[in-house]
Amino acid sequence: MVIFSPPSQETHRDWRDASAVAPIRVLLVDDEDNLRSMLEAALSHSGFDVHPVTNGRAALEAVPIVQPDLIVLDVMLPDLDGFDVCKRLRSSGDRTPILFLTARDATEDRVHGLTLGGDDYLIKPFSLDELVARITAVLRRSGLDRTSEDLRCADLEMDDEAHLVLRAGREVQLSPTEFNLLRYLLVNQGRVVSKAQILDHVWDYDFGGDGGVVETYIGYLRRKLDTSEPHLIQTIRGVGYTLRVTQ
Amino acid sequence: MVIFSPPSQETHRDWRDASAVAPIRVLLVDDEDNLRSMLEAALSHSGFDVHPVTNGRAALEAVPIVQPDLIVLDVMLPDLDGFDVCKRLRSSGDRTPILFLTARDATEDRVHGLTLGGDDYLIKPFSLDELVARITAVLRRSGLDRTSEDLRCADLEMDDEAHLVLRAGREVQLSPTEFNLLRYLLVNQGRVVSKAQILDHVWDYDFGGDGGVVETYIGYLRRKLDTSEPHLIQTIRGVGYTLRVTQ
DNA sequence: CTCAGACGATGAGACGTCTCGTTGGATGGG
DNA sequence: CCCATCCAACGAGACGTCTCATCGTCTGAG
Repeated sequence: MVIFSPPSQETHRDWRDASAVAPIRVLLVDDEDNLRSMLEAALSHSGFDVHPVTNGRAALEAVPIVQPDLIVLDVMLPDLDGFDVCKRLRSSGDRTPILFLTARDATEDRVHGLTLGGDDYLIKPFSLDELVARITAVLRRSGLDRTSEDLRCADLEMDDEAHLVLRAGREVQLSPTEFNLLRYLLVNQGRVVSKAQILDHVWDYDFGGDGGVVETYIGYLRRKLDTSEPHLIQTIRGVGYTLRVTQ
Repeated sequence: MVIFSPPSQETHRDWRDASAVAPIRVLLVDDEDNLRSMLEAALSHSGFDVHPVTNGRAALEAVPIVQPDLIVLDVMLPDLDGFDVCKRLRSSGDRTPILFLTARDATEDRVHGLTLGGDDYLIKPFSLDELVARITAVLRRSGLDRTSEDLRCADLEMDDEAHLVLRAGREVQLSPTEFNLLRYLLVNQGRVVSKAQILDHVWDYDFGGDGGVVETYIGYLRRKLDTSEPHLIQTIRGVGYTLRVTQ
């Protein structure tokens, strides 16, 4: 989500222009059909060149052919598990950064130590925004980053890396969900986003609740950082929410 | 609606000329005969090259042949449901953007996650204008857009994405219905549209009421944004309404 | 010119929906 | 164990939508 510049008022620059110059290749390894096709859609829509495979052996074969810039690798696989895939790659001299996907259970401890090599992991279920943010972070550490421009709107600033939010120069403390919601609004500032869109991007992909949560969290954000004029978070009744300065 | 340039005062350029250059192919999948033929008529009149089929299996067969730029896909189908069709397409590597049509009931939660890959959904019943607007939005996100020129008439401007309307530079707050009505008038500016046409395009396709609502909403629009000279919303008695600058 | 009938503008009101705050309970981390 | 966080449930109130009734205006026939 953070990979493309927020559209400005006058020039709606298309992020595809930038990614078309140097499309980043991602090898996606996951055996769950639903999740894989969802991730494939989300990532390719975010400008990545996605190559999906369904098991560890296919992944090992694909790496030298695809030559991905990054591998998104589910730990639980039918044949080799994710760590085996990683081990074999590393021992063959491959240094491609890996983002592991893991369930919140026993294997969780085994991922510790991974972040040392620039790799990272994500616990299922996660939100799509979170995935893209992690991918961007991994790529940045590998030097493949497209400069993460800092998000801002009027006197509201967000530093993603430092997880810091400033309103009129004063720091505002946000919970993780609040932070993700604000980031999504900032990325899409000037555009109206529906509650369904917000749920899809900010909440975990298997979240079952309805749009009521979104209203609650919009409320939290307003109370924490939209108390002073001008009010940035606008409600478009019957349509959704948007972040913009009122005229 | 937004896909073709609004006809200017002097040259009433026919939108079919433009769409003939690169007709956008739409695969329309719906088993309800009435709705399907209504949508087919509306979409082809809007300049799309429509290919209608009545079930999921036919849709899967048609995709490689028709090679549509977009699929309008009813979720409720006699054989495979819309999500199955989507899943099979995606796992076969097809990335054609999809606009789902779904009823406001049980299946509603299952659309969760759809807005991620640039896909979208529309809850039945909807208005034809809404459908075309969503199609345009999906195409824009997929990069197939013909530049969405912003709608304007004299000092009246509309930004569809931001759901923003300016009159003489000042922001005007419109409800969803008011906004849709104004968009329809703007798209057809310089042309007289009857109350029946307005009902057909702006209100849901199963709306039962009469033209009285249109008069009411024209009134709302006039009060909100046509208070100053020149008056843009003209009444043509016995015929309908039109948006134009009086000379 | 007058009048009747058709058409349109406008306001009040009923009804449903959306929004937003609060509360309390569930969950997971320290 | 306690605490922060997160989410569901609820109610009050605001807003949006539609119908209805009234009043004004235009038109054409006699």
